[in-house]
Amino acid sequence: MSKKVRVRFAPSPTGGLHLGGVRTVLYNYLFAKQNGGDFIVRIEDTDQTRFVEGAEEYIFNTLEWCGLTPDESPKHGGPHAPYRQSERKESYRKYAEELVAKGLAYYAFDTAEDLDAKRKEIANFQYGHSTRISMKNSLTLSDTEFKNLIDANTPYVIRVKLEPHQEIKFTDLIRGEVHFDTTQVDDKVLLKADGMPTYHLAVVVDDYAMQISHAFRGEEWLPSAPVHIFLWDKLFGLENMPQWAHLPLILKPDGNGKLSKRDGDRLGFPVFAMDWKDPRTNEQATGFKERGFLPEAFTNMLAMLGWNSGSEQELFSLEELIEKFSLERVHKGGAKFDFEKAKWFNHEWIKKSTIYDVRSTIYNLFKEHNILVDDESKFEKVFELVKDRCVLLNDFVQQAGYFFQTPTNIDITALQPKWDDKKKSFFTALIQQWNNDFAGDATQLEQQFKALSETQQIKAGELMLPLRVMLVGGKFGPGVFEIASIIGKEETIKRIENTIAMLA
RNA sequence: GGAGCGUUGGUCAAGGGGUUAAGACACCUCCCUUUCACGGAGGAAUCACGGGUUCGAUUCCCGUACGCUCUACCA
Repeated sequence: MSKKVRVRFAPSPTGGLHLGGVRTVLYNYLFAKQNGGDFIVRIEDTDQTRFVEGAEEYIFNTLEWCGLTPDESPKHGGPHAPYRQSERKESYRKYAEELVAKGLAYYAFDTAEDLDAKRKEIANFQYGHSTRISMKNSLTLSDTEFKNLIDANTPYVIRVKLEPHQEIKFTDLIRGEVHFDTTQVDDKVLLKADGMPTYHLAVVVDDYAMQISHAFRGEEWLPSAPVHIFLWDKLFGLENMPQWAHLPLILKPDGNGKLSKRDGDRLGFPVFAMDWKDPRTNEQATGFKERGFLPEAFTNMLAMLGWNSGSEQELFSLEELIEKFSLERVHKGGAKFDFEKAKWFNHEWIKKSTIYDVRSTIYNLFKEHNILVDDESKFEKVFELVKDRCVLLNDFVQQAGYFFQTPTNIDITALQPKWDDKKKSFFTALIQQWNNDFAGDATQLEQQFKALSETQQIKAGELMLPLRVMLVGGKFGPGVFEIASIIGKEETIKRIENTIAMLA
């Protein structure tokens, strides 16, 4: 009888959520939904010195933007509340004490200075089976010494005590069987001097309390896994332990190593899902959202960074991902992040999108740039006309803005060199022609234009680019006559007149 | 230093004892387009190295090298 699938994402609220974090959420979410399970978000705020104001709210905003709604969390509630470890502080101590009572953990009174000194004295110092006998702890102190320290309220921590030369192994859902020799594992601190648990104690206690069935986390946790396995074995039984899956890391695009916020700054791409301003340093980091990414594209791109369906399909909606995702197809090795490919995903999703998907986002964007959408049906037409040219949502400002606003920045240098009286007289005649009879339809406008160029004896080809620059301000955009047709007679003539004046 | 994990084109990757070793991004060339895109056609890999096993290894085994992660009273 297998238990209900319950997974958790357990971030610590120390800053913006970056690519690796969101991908971990995604994989958790996909796995839970695929198996009709629950997706829990638990806040691991056991380190009070690293707590950052606003970080937790930011995490939930990010999840909402991505469409990855938790079933249980401090925000959404649930049967295992509270979901913040700081609020569960009382629940951890007894397990640490239980281990001490069983001789599997001990009190240690060494100060930070003591430890620093040791580390300086002994190269590669580890608090473990070979060194703990020379430290200040309940293993080495006499009963009365110990009692005196406790009575004097001396700060202490509780550390696990692992016997050397034991094998600890477990089956990782991605990597298969992984082995460790306890001789190499140090006596990790379980309970800190302030009474808070460390991550190592808190994960197992909470995963047990919340009946987590599968635990996904970054590969950086693999080396401490034996401690967690040990704790599970002694505290709750291996049969109750969640199945582990250690996810590959997301690496820097250049060189090697884990992707960091610094790389984004350096290489000019976002690393966080959304804008994040660190309240302590006032440092600002831009996010994928603000950079113009669609959440569908963002999650699609992230899913493919470490997983592949085995088919040639690359574009997946969240629903398709839920259906197709499988841990067996998650890679073991890390992947370098490629912003160009990320943009490609976004471009594809914009091409797939309809006006209804993105209208409000683009409206807001336009508002920031003082672009006023006067006509809804015109906006729809424009959207269909230019969306193939937009890689990021923000590109709509340039690609669609001139339909609603007379361009102020005319790239005059693009036509100046070849501008002459012949062209000037053509456009003057064109103004007259269109003033009298402006055929509203694009192909008819083109016919009028070409007919005029023939009577004026100028090649139409030499006039297309000037017209384009006059209407849109630069060398881009869809067909010129489409544009003229949409912006209409008055505006078309006005823009031609304006530019002629500028060229005079 | 130690432990753990990893290694298929520049990047993401499929594949898996016998194949012309998929596909995508990027890049280059060409076509389409009197703009920019879209779209279409083409171009690149002795599968890290060395030993085995085998009729045959990119694929299995063992080493080596390289890379990454961890080695905190941080997660």
